[in-house]
Amino acid sequence: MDTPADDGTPTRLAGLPSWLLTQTARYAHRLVTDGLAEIGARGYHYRLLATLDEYGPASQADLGRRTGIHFSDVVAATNDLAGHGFVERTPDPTDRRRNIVTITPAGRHRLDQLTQRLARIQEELLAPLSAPERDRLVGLLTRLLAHHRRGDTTRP
Amino acid sequence: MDTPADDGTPTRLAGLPSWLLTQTARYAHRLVTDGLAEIGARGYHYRLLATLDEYGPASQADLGRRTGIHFSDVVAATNDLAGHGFVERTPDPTDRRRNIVTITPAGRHRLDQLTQRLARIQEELLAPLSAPERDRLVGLLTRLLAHHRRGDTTRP
DNA sequence: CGGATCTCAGATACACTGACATAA
DNA sequence: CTTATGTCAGTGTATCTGAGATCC
Repeated sequence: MDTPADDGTPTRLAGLPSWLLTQTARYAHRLVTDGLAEIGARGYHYRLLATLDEYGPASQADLGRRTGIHFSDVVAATNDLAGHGFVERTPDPTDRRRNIVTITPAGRHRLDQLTQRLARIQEELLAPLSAPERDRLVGLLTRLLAHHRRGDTTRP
Repeated sequence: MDTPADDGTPTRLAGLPSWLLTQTARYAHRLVTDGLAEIGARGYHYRLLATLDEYGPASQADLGRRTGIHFSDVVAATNDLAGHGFVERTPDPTDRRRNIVTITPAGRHRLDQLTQRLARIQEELLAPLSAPERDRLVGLLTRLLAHHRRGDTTRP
């Protein structure tokens, strides 16, 4: 272990923004999934619960659009959350194709739990950066994301 | 499509660095895999060829360490590259466990092709950012990555 | 009819795990 | 005996594709 003096990353890779992004995202993803797995949760759960908390009950298609989660995966994640009593799925009386997904009190409690855990994870992720640097990073990523979100026809 | 006025991202997510990182990485990853797939290549191929070009012939274990690719996957990717004649695998006379992997002239040509394609992809990825902003982003990500690389015992 | 919604079954890329034989 | 290497088979996850059923 410890791979000492392993700065053997090829310079062609080290300066490549797409490489830097995917590699840092890999660590971010690992921190998040590990941290959430300890309490039996997934990233999908937080995304869905946070959306339901902020916007109120929604159809699964709406949830997919807001969270960026694919239709198919909203189905499975909602099954999971409903199985734990964190959300309820009821048919929409005005449109019988739709399910209206609603967050329950237990779901709100769960959301608080996830929010706290995620706050600690952000701290770990951004440890080497100062507060203004963190803001700058968030600002740059936000602009990148906004740019690519537009004209993304593949989002459900 | 066009998902008009779809700023329906929950604020809890929109400001979360781990979310911003993984989402932008998702677009970066898509641009890269799509761009490389058009010419029948993968991200692994570029990582391996670039490493071989910069550091010269290496064992598969070394390649795994430098590129961050898992041992098992180095095997498969090397098979792939060798099948196309981009690298050659020869036994190490001084250590008969090892294969020495060497890039071929065809491999160098392939690497140039991939480098060009990736340059165009970076342009697309970073389109909304000015040159100094790109530098700032690269700097911040580099520091994040260096921090998490240390003490990462899971790397092969 | 076109178009939206939900569901399931499967594919893909990437990362990882475990096991094994071989050889240092 | 312990460690490093290469190989293979298989797991897991986030994402996406395609199909079908239902309903507006």
